[in-house]
Amino acid sequence: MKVRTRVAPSPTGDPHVGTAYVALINYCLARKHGGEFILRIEDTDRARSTPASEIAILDSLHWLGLSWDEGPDIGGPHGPYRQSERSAIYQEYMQRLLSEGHAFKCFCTQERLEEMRIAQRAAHQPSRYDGVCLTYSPEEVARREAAGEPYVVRLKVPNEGICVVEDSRRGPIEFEWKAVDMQVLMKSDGLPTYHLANVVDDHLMEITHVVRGEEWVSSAPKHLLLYRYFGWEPPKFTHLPLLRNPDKSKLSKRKNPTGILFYRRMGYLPEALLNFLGLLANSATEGDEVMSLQEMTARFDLEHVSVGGPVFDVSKLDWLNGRYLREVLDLRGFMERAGSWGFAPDRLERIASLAQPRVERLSDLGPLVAFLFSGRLAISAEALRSGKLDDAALREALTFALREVDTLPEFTAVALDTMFKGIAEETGRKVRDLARPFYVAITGSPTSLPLYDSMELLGRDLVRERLRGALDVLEKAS
RNA sequence: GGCGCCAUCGUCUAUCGGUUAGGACAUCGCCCUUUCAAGGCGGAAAGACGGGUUCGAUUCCCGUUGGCGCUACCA
Repeated sequence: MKVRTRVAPSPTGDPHVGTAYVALINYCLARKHGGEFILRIEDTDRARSTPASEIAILDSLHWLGLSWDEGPDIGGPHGPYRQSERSAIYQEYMQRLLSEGHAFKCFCTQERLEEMRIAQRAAHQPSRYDGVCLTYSPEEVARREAAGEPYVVRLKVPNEGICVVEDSRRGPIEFEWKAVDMQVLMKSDGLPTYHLANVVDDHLMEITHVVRGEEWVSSAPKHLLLYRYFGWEPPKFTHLPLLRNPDKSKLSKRKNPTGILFYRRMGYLPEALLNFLGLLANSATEGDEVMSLQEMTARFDLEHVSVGGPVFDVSKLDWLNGRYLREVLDLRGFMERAGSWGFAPDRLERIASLAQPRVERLSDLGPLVAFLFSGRLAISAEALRSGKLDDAALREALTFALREVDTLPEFTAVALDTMFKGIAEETGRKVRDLARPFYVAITGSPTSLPLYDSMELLGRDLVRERLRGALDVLEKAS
């Protein structure tokens, strides 16, 4: 049987390095065995999914050099590859579960469910749907439905016995059925949850190996149950460890840059980042650690993928990236990379237009624009404090902006202008007073190129990092 | 609270019962060198703890501890 793997990101934010990690491993597994690798968009969460995020994810994976055989952008024989376009399919399978008695409609309110969970926790019980709606007669269900009561569809889960999940790296994992929740399969908006959509799609798309993050281990029994109810052969499961912060907690945006875009803007080469991620999965036990995607694929071995959560060690990434920059690339290649990273003609033009009015000598250019070609900035608390804001106000403003920066739909000078006016209004300060420390945080100097344009030029990820850096400086100085 | 996963140098890891526990990053020292890097050489650095099983456990089993995940009409 042909090996078919997939990566199924949810388009709900910036493309995450964890997604790249999972994608890489799925890619290698498929390619290694001459199989196919599929990209599927899991956008069943109507409230959080955005087209912009989907585009960013596809772009990021492409940038890394990964390609897929089927996906929303290129189509394929098992499409559509966007779950929001497959509602009719899920509806059909949902009906089947319902008519065969493997699922049931649940009319319980959020409030009641909340109370139930609190009670269960207090009683040292596992959190699980208590089955109230399971006791309703067909007439009762019909009556409630006719009355327009909103409902969800839940999976019927046995009360006895154990479920054994076979994980290729962890062996059999046992769960007691009575501790497995009767998961919602279809939300009241008629869209499926991940659990239903993922099982139906993996089957229909003929996925043979499901390699996904460790956070799915505990819902694997539900998935297995669905395969059983449908009478389908389940795929082989492998759960990958979650990438960690240096303090071993799950890699998070609060503590670390987690976005692929950040590493790109920071000047890491895609092949270095990919190489680094690959080393986390299969370490090079012999020979050089610098490896192309082809080499990584050739030596890939699912049986030897590590299951201990690895710390995302930036200093090793730095070393690897350095080797690519100075050893793998020749001078011409180096120039090309540098050019496309920060010296593209349109970017240069934009920068020049901002700098031209502010110079008396061409030699003023260096110090004036250096911050646009830098990563993190070495700034002092004194410089940040040079304006009218005291420490508390500074912190408040920076924190405020940090949050706002992530919610801006478009990261442009115009949007940033509006954002700063908003912050000024909410904090009762003049934009002028407010902006001064931001010049220091973003450009490294209280006098520089226009702030909003500079921020746009730097991009969301670097801006986030510099704001965070400024906050750190204040923290350490207080 | 419940359930589950994980556990070798600071970090990523090798070891699939018998090794002086190996490599890489970082770190320290030396060399090279007009500076700084890079590079070369060398050093320091690990089996969480307690029980078993075994002639012998880092390796297999159990417990403890610790870390992590899940515990949503999010994925």
